Amino acid sequence: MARAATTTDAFNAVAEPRRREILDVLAARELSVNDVVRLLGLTQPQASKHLRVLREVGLVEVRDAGRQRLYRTNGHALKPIHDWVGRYERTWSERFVQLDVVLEELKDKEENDDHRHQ
Amino acid sequence: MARAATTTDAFNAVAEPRRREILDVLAARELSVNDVVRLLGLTQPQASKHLRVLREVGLVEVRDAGRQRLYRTNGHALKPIHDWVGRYERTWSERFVQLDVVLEELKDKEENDDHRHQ
DNA sequence: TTGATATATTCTTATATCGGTATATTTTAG
DNA sequence: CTAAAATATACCGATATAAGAATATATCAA
Repeated sequence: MARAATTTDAFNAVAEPRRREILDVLAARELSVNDVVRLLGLTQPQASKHLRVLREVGLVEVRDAGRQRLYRTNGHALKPIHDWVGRYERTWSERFVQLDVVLEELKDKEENDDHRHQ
Repeated sequence: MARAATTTDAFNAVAEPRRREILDVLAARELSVNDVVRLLGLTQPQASKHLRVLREVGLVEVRDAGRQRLYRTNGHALKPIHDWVGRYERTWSERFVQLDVVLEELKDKEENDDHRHQ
């Protein structure tokens, strides 16, 4: 069996660098397919196909405007990725190191208080 | 041309659900290959091969222990993903909405202060 | 040394994927 | 109505992939 279909989840959809680029330019503002083509130097079918994948996993939304189709990023669909990766944030984030220090201090303080009350 | 090699970056490595599972069990504690096999119901070669991919992008680290090899997650390698996805956090996070409110209030307050001082 | 245990690698096979080219579909303009 | 513009789709070829089975490698135990 080969890799799972990219059309099934956001993790696979954003594994492709071009699709991340597309999301980035569409995050700033709504763009037509040809705008994306020009901005990123893609061929038109390339853009349409990547946009289709992104649409199928909910990462972009479309709006018809005459003979154009205007796409925009739906960042909300990235939340599952953020949530999963966020569980590992402790590993690198200085904030969590600070938090650990504070929690440790609080714990020590409580222990001292308990001791005094005995 | 086909998809870029999974061995080249973290985005592709975690696109595979099994590999995310492996990272999750290895995040709690160091495990041997066979521990992973048993915990996740994989075949042994499956585990070894996924672990190799994860190792090549720096998502896990290994330590020799006799005839076992003990793996553990290196969450730090997920930071690029967190950083990229984090740019979209504003889209869904209530925290940012609150932050915007606070910043707006501060701004108003400063303007009033300036006005008083003139 | 020999056998058993733990892990890694090789080879095969089926399939998904991506880019490219050509074409279909829809909508607007003249 | 016809042509052009904008987009989507179909088809093809090349390749990366993932699973499975068999095998290689390394280490420990008797």
